[in-house]
Amino acid sequence: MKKYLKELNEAQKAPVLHKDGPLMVIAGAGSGKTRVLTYRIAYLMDQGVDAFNILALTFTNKAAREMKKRIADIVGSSEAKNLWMGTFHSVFAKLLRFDGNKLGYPSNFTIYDTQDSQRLIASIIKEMGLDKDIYKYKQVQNRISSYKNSLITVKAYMNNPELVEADAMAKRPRMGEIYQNYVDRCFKAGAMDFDDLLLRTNELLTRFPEVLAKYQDRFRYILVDEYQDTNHSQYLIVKALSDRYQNICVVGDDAQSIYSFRGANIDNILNFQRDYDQVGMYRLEQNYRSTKNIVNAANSIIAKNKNQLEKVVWTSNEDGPAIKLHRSITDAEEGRFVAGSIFENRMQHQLPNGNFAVLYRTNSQSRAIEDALRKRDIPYRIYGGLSFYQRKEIKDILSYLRLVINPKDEEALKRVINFPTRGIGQTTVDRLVVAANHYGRSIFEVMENLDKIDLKINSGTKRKLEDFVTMIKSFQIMNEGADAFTLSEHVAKKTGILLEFKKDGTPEGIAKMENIEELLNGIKDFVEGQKELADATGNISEFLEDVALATDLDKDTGDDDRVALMTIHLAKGLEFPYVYIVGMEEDLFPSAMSMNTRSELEEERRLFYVALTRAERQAYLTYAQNRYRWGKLVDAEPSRFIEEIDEKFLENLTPVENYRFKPLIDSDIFGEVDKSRFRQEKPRNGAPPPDSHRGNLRPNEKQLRKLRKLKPQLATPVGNKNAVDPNLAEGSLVNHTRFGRGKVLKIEGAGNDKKAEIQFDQGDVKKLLLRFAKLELIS
DNA sequence: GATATTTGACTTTTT
DNA sequence: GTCAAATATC
Repeated sequence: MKKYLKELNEAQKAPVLHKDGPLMVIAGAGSGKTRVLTYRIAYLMDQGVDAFNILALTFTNKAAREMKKRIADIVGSSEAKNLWMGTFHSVFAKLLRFDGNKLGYPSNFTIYDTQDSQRLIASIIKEMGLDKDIYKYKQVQNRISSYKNSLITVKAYMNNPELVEADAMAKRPRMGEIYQNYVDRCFKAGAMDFDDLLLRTNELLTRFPEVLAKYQDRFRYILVDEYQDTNHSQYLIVKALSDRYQNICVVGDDAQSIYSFRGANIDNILNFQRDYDQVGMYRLEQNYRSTKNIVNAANSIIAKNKNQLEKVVWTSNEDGPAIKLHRSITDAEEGRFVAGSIFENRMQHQLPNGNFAVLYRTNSQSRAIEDALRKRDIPYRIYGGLSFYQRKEIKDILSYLRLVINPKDEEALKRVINFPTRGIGQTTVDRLVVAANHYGRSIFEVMENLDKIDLKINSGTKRKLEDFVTMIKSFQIMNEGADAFTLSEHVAKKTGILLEFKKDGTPEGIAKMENIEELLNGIKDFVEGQKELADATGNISEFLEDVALATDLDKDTGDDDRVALMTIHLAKGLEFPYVYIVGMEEDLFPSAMSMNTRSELEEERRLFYVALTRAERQAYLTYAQNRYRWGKLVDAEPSRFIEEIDEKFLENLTPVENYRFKPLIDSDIFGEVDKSRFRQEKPRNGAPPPDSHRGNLRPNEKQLRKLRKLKPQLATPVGNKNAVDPNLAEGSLVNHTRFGRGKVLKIEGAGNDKKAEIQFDQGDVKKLLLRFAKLELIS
């Protein structure tokens, strides 16, 4: 028996030892799903399966990297290196660079991000002379994306009267044409968007049986993590590749399916047993992560969903403290509560910042939390949102680099052709685009052949265009010999971007320059890292691929100790001892956009389930009664999800009876405020406030600020219950909930600042504030 | 064609 | 309250 198998319980061991043939593992939250996947791969390799024949698809590249490292520890790194492991997008991008030429794509194709796609769609809409208020580029992009995820090509769309009619009904009869133009333009630019990486893989495997056979034979064992979040396109790829050997292992949890908005189809997991013969079914139901309180509370929530696979998650962990519920007046105060609570918990339990996470439904909620943490000097890191690589100055540099690799890249070219300004204006670009479309060539090709084409461009502008082409070509020549860092640094200087921000001199300009420097440093690190890999060259194209497909979690350095701020979606798969779920309000969570159908609401509920099950020891739920949204202060009411948790798992830190507004409102500072806005209770789904209220929104916020100054913290302080035991003295033996048994060495301070220095049996000496430390006096 | 000023969209989640 | 795009003006 292999040593590592002893680290598994019986339920976990069964799927690891499962021989050939399809198997599905339904894994409850915190039940050791990653461990099963990791050990199964290691075990397969132990049994003589060649790493070259294993394909593992994970949800983030970070997860893949960590799993690979763990496997390397078990079977040796030289073998583990040969595993194909990564996200669907990165694995199949790699595959398409090998075989995409069969579909007419160059191996150096660009990957368009969402922003690139949207810009292209916006310009197509404009070129077609359509009304941009009816054809909103974001909606159009969304629609095209969902066609692609369902494998509906332009042709399939045109042949499907239902779809055509649906768009016609939505007053967008020319959707099909836009779709067609978009696909053509991407192809002509040598570019694939995110959805293409899957769609084109499908096309490749369907149209070229010999390619399919090659990869079927190569990937004899396929493992898919987070199977509940695969879309139709991904489903078909997995189905096709596993068709020959049927060695397919999928792992997932239907209760954690939260990506239907990007086409994830929960039926993939619900129907797995129908899709394959003789499926081995395994369930992991023991939770090792969280306390009983958290597990049971989460169960009580998810039980409200009708559509789910049967499964009972349980834990043998201790009960743990109740989930704490906190109400505040505004989102700013919510932030202050969270920051204060983190501060206190950190001190009380002597914890690092990395033990805390703040989770929210929308990225825009991070600001209030950030402000509060910054004021308390609590280091934090925001994941997601507008990522570093999406900032204007970074995308500008990256666009130049993209052009070097693939000069046909239209979106990159349009971005930088006149930045920094070099006298090539909108009119000129428009003419180039028209010419490019007319000749069926890329803009860059048109620019290379200006003298052969009759364009209404004057000679001065022509020379500027030629200069631009010459510059890009000089970069290309340099790229043949230089590594990514040398080239990027050269580009940043030579194009004048660095100078542009330098002479700008404003704080924003300086910040942008620093960002560019950070990018260059990042590229340098990347090059150093690549040099250690056998099959990598440190070329800029490798870096660009990395950037295009990196998730925000991927670039986590992990070496600094910070509080994590992220959306619940991003938190999937992670765990933290302390978790704050903020903005527990109707219309925010559940989101106003997702309450139209039962299934949408159920997905929001699953999202809440995911959020709560991230917590190991303690979960907090917070909500505000007023919140800034769209730059305005709006009323909010508590989320229905709060009521759905069984009361016995909750502790209300701000019960209504202790929460008195009236005396404050009646005081002079409020003048003629409409007091009805401060009522405690508001009927759900009540009529919207009359118009006269709207004008009052801003003044009220000013008054609320005054109120805050007068009474900064209405919340009851944490730790009231931990009254200091008067019998505690030097030499006492005590028990601590976290550190175990210990002996008091010294007592210092008085009152609220009374501290004890304790030698714990586990070895550490810690100084604890008695006001907070949960100490039990033994003798 | 470049620059300064104004408008307007945005806030559901992401590879 | 933020940002990029659209418009007005030189």
